[in-house]
Amino acid sequence: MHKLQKLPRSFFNRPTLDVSRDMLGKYLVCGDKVGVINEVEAYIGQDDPACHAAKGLTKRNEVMFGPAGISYVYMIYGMYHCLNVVTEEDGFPAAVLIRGVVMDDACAKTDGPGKLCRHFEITKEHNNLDMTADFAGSSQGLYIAEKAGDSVAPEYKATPRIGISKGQDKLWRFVIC
DNA sequence: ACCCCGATCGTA
DNA sequence: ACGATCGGGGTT
Repeated sequence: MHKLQKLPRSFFNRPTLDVSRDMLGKYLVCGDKVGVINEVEAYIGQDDPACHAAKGLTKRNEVMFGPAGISYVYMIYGMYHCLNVVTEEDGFPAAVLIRGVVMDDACAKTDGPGKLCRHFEITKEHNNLDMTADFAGSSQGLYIAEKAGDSVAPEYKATPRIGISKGQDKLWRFVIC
């Protein structure tokens, strides 16, 4: 049984599409809950009309403009939260939305960004947390990990993103087949 | 102060 | 197909 290793900032400080694909098969850890990520979406910069940062910096999206490896959690439709991980270099607004994970017991409860956050009890309290292992002082319960020795990348497909009204032309949703 | 809209989900 | 439900952000 290999141990889970928290991913470093360098994993997230890369082109967002690369990070998105590479996040498939990784482990989302929140407290004592763990799930394997099987569905993500990329939101990339001010030229992506579906990106929250498309119209510039606001109080809500400010963490997207910061360094990679930071959590971006926001409320949607007044009743759900969505969890993202910020990507790319400091100053460039982009993130990966985690849309689904699979768990040993509770897959049906984690197959959507809102349901996933509800089951993991992720709220705006989890916004702007350092999810990486770069610094000893940053260690806390919300992070992405890989299993030591896991080398084969899972098969995946790319599709348009879900629930958006602009930017449907981009195939920036990635799902494990 | 007001209005519109949204990276969703459960129910019909 | 539709309603629930409310915060963010732009406009008056």
